[in-house]
Formats: sequence, C-alpha cells, structure tokens
Amino acid sequence: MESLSDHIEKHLRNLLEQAEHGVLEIQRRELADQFECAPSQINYVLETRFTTRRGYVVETRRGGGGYIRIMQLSWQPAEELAGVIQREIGESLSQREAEHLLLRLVDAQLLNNRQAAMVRAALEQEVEKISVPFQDVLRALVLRAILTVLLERRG
Amino acid sequence: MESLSDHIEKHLRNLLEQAEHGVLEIQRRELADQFECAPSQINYVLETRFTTRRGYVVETRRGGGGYIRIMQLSWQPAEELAGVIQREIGESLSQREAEHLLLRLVDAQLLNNRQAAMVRAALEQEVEKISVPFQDVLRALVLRAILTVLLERRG
DNA sequence: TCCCCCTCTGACCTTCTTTGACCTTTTGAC
DNA sequence: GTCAAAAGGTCAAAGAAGGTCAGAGGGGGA
Repeated sequence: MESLSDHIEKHLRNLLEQAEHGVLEIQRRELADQFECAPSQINYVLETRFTTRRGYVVETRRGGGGYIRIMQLSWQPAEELAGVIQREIGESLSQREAEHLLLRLVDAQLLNNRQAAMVRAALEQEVEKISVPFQDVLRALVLRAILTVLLERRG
Repeated sequence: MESLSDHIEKHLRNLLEQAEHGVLEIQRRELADQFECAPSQINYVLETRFTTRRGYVVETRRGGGGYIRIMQLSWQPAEELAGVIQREIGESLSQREAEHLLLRLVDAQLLNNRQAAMVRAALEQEVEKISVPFQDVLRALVLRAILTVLLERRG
C-alpha cells in the first residue's frame, strides 16, 4: 500500500530525528542502492516531501565527495504561535498552501494526523459551498478560526 | 431488497468496526473487484453513505500507492452532535443564536468555558471582516467548521 | 400504471509515482 | 592543464492509482 516514496520519506525522517542539530547528510547513490531504485527517485522524494514550504532546506554537491544535506527548520516555540499563524495564513490561501501548513503543523507535533484530517475535511466542506473566486479568501479565514481555537492551549 | 450499495456499505462498516482507531484504508480497485462492480460504484457508496453528516471523513490519494481512507468521527453522542452541527447551525446564524448554541454546548459539557471563549473570539475576529449582509452566513459556516474539529474526542 | 429517485456503469480525466537516458559539476591522477 | 571517475541533476514518458459525469436501469410509492 505504501509507495516506495513513502518508505524513503519515512526513512529520512527517522534519520533526521536521530541526527544532531536537525541536519542529515546522505549520498544519493547509496540510498538508491539501499532501496533498490533509480537514483532520481531520491530527487523525487526530496522535491515532493522535503520542500521549503514544509520547513526543510536541502543542499547538494556534485562530484567526488558529493552529498545531499537535509536540514529541518524548527519553529521557535518562543515565537508566538498565534503570530506565526496569522502571518502564514494571510488573507488568502490556496488548497495547496493550506495543505503545506497543515503538514508543517503535524511535523512540529502541534497537530496529530487525525486532527489534521479533521481540519482538512471541515475546510473542504465549508469552502466548497461558495463560488470559486472567493474560496481562497474563505479558506484563509476558516483555517485561521479553526487553528486559533485548536492551538489555543499552546498560545 | 438490499442493493449492491447497501452490501458495500455494510462491508465497510464491518471493517471499520474491526479497525483500530476508527480508521480504515482500502483500495478502490480491489474493493470493486471483490464486489464485481465498476470502481465508480465505490465512490457512489462513499458519497451517499460515508458523509460528514453521518459522522465520517474520507480522504483519498491518487497515483501509485493510492488509497481511500475512511475515518469514523468519535463525536459523543454522535447522533445529536451531527444533528446540531448540520441542522441547527444551518445556512445562516445570528450572533445571538450562536451564543445560545455555545451555552448549550457548555451546559452539556461538550465544551468548557475556556474553549467557548476561544470560539467566540475566533468567530468575532473573522466574521467582522466582511460586510454585514453576509456575516450571518459566514458565522454559520465558520462555527460549523470549528465545531466539526473541536468536538472530535480522539483528537 | 407511471414517475421519480436511487443505483450502476463506462468513457474519459487528473494526479502521483517510478524509471531510464542523458547532462553537469567536482575531484584527483598524471 | 587534461582527462577520467565519481558524484548529483533533469526531464519526458510510462505506469498506477483514484475522480467525474452523463446517461441507462430499476423499483417502489402515488
């Protein structure tokens, strides 16, 4: 059921968790061998799952001694969560952007998967009721309302 | 006379009952093969029988490793809450009506005072942004979204 | 009986994954 | 400096799911 990409993603997350300072260094060829896949598969996983919008930075270097370095940006707990939410959501938010934000919140363990699923469902259900040009604005507004309430404890 | 849809519905409910955490994952093609029907039949069953109204959330993913995930909401008491959220809120809700509803939910100990306060604040903050004739509609919509998520017990 | 609503299907569409052929960068030996 | 080896990068195409929608079918109530 789980795709190869999912497995590789999990593996990398595991390594990242164990890594010091949230920095992980790997070799593409080696990882591809480990999973018996094309090296470009690794790029695919990085491009789709370890993006900036999800809070990761990826650096690479070619040639002998080349590497792929994955860094996880953490949300400073000190930084006021409410402020972050306001800023990141803004006045208008596409479905994709909303999805990225939810994934980041799950990553940061501010939401669990079930809650994220509920938020998605509630969002979709309500946003679909209005005509397309306003959906992004409504999505921002509803998501902000939901998160304001849901993340309140940690305010 | 039980229709094919009824059979599929029963089957899924059974699986869901046995599933851990009220989460079930299936593959559309596989299930369609099992019941010897068109794959789109599965969508029909999901659309008509596993709706939020009835206390379910469905997530899907396409492509390799695709799946259909059905989650059962753990609202308690599920029936009444679904009713409250879907019927009583309706398409439009005045501030006064919203307040009544919140008080009832607190009375029923489905929300605590702190949560109710947060909901009020979130509602006010977002609803005031738009022009008056639409505020009641927006209030209904936002409140429904918030409660959908907040009344989830397993969250 | 007739009609309406619920079922069901099939043709066609969109999204996500995986692979392979070919390209670019870097290093180190000579 | 040149060249070969050792990384990693790119992109298009095939493959693997699931989604959508219009229309045909069917059954029960008025």
